[in-house]
Amino acid sequence: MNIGQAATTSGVAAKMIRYYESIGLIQAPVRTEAGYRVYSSDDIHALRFIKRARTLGFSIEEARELLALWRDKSRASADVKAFAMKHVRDLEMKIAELQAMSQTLRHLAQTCHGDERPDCPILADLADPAVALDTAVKKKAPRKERHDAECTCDDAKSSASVQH
Amino acid sequence: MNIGQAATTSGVAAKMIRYYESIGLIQAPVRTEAGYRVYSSDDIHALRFIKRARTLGFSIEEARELLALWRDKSRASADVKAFAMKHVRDLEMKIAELQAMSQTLRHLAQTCHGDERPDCPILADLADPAVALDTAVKKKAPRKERHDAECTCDDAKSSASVQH
DNA sequence: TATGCTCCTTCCCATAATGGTAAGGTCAAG
DNA sequence: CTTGACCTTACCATTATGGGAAGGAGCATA
Repeated sequence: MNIGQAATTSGVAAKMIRYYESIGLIQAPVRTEAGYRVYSSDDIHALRFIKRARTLGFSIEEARELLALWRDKSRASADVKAFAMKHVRDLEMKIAELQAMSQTLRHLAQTCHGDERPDCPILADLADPAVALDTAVKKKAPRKERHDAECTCDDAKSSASVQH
Repeated sequence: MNIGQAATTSGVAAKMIRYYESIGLIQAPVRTEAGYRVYSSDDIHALRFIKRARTLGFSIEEARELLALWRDKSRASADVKAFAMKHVRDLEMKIAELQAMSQTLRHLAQTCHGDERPDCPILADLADPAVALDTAVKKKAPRKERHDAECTCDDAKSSASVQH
């Protein structure tokens, strides 16, 4: 099976298959006399495994560890589970960060007229979060029931650290 | 104000300040005779603006557009709001992707013994999602009430596209 | 004044994972 | 034998940030 076929049947781009080989994630396959890579069904299986791991948000290095666990027939399922749950916690931390951003922005957008006037609490927040928040709180003061949202907004500001 | 001071008071690393200058995100500041960059309080303000935008998950190019809107005193707040809401939708799409991953993995981990035995549905799913899901469904068949979770799991498989 | 410490400068390299492109070789069918 | 689809390697780009080297500048103290 040529690399193009392997790519189609595994769902991993040919470019990526070569890359995975170059970093030692998969073994170099046998070659034809002309130098064409030839993949076995075991190779395809490994590629599908990697593809699925990537789809579940594992990094390539994590996929490497999962492959090692997969091949180690004597691994304890506890090790795999711990590895997976560590990843779940990573995912949930990222989710929480994104939710904080989203909520802060939604809140700011709510207080924005969204008409032809230039005055905009979103830009005001970017220019000076403390002042903008004060303004928003004052505007919303008559209605107390959304106070929770404002607290969420505060939390979002003290968290941060994104897109590293 | 030297770049070190500017970094400290704006929260943007000196390295990043130089980088932002190099890509034209901020204007090149005046220099001392010795070539040291000297920043004004307006510069610091812009840096804080960028920092805040980044904290809210905007890319550098998006921060550039926000800066332009900020400086355009005649912009309509509707434009800013639309821009912010577009970003909120982006964030929420990413959140949904991560949640699908997290839920699928949590579900798989739930069906994993997590003891010293090697048998592990998590690795089974990675090796062959269809078979692993069948196995999990069979194991859970006696208890019907968690069927929703399995559907979510299915969705996770058809979504994908992560870490670009 | 000489030494030393901290800060500044530019330049280059590295990261993670993928896409693109170019120049050239191969295979199979017409 | 030509053509088109496929393969090969090699290099460059992306996003945002960090690290480090080599050398100059500023300031304080012995």
